Amino acid sequence: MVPARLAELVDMRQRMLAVATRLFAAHGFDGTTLQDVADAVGVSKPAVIHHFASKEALRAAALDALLDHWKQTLPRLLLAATATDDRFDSLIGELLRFFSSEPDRARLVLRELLDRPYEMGRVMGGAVRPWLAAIAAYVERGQERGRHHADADPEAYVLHVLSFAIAAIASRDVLAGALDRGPRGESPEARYERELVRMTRASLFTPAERTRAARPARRKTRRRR
Amino acid sequence: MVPARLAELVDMRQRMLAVATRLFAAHGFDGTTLQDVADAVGVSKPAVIHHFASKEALRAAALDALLDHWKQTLPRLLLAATATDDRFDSLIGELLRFFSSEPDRARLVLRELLDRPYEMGRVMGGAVRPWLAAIAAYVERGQERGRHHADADPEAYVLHVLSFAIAAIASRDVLAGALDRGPRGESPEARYERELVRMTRASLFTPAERTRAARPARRKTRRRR
DNA sequence: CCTCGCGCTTACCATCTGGTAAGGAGCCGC
DNA sequence: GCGGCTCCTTACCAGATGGTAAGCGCGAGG
Repeated sequence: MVPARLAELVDMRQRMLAVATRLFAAHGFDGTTLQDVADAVGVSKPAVIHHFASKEALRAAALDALLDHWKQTLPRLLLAATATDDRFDSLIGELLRFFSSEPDRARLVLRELLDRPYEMGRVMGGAVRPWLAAIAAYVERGQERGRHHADADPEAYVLHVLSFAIAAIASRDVLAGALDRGPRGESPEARYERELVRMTRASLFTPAERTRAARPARRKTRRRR
Repeated sequence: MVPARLAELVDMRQRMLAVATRLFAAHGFDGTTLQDVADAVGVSKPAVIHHFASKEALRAAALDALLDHWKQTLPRLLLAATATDDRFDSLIGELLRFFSSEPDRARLVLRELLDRPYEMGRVMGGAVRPWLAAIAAYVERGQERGRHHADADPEAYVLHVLSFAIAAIASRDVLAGALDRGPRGESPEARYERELVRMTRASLFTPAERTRAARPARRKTRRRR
């Protein structure tokens, strides 16, 4: 095979990671062969092994890259959303936009959750737990001020919101297929996501707070690339 | 291998289905070999092929059995929960108990959702849609009477509740690992499920209705086997 | 100009996979 | 008693899979 000179300039290792992430997300680790990855990248099978010692190493690398990306992005997102009281209610929207922009990553994480519960359990207990606690503390402050429902379990709440975002995005295309188009021509996916946001907000904010938060609407809807 | 006379009396086909469901749920379809199934049942590999023409047929049969079971059980459960206004708020609890009693089935459905989105999309559009509409109509009635939040999207709400129950149970063991034991020695799993129930209720019922529904608590907590 | 090493190739291999062929043990109706 | 049927076995197979061996092209450094 004659190497395409142009494509060779971009980092081959990262191209392989991106392709592997997409294929693992779509067909699962066991449902994806090294040949599939090699073909999709446009190289031979041993070329993949050359960069990642084994298929298992490729999986680990793809998962690491994914978690690294999240660890870099999510905290910034969450801290920004909890920095001022006013912006906290947009947390779900931000989270959903984040995962929505890369559904493959949501699907891959969900698959890892199913395929390797023990290892992912350690990840949960280690990496995400501190962030869970930090946001939960914010929710608790809101409870003390009467802004959040007093009977909520802050940590469990945040955990569910996170899992909702992942699971909802991972299965959005399938589940939204059971919905009709909305009254104003709204797409099923839009209805699906809007109701998810409403549910997470309504289950946290007390009524008075909810109407207050809903009023100053017009916030910038930055499109994430 | 000498056949165990006792075990042979129970229906071999159903034993295979049960084992396949468990293994597919745990390791996925591609992560499970016919040999795995045969070993777990205690027969030879061609014995599995004898009952199910192919591995694919085994998957289809396992999924069919699962969906049949749900189609027989869930409607009864849901109709009972929506028959009288008072009992509707226990719907989530019932749903959760239902899936909780067979987490393997929840996991298998989640995997199918990821592995074969197109086929599952047809299932959603076909089999579950009527039930979705029926329960959504109930939610709408509640909206007209001011019992349910007026800004809720009934169909999307019910869809999310269903997906919450499936996703939450499928990943419960992993996610609950990020939680501590509750104040009164409550297990992380219990906290996890209780908060899920609270969230789904709080996001549907209006405040006045919520307190009213919470009061006559003491309902029978039948244990499902 | 040479050679050294990186990134990739082709050729190959042991193992495993889903599936087939053929036959044997027990049981049923006759 | 016996053919035939059901359920299951052992023996086997072609293809795919993850991974290895060896070598080739080519750019960098001496």
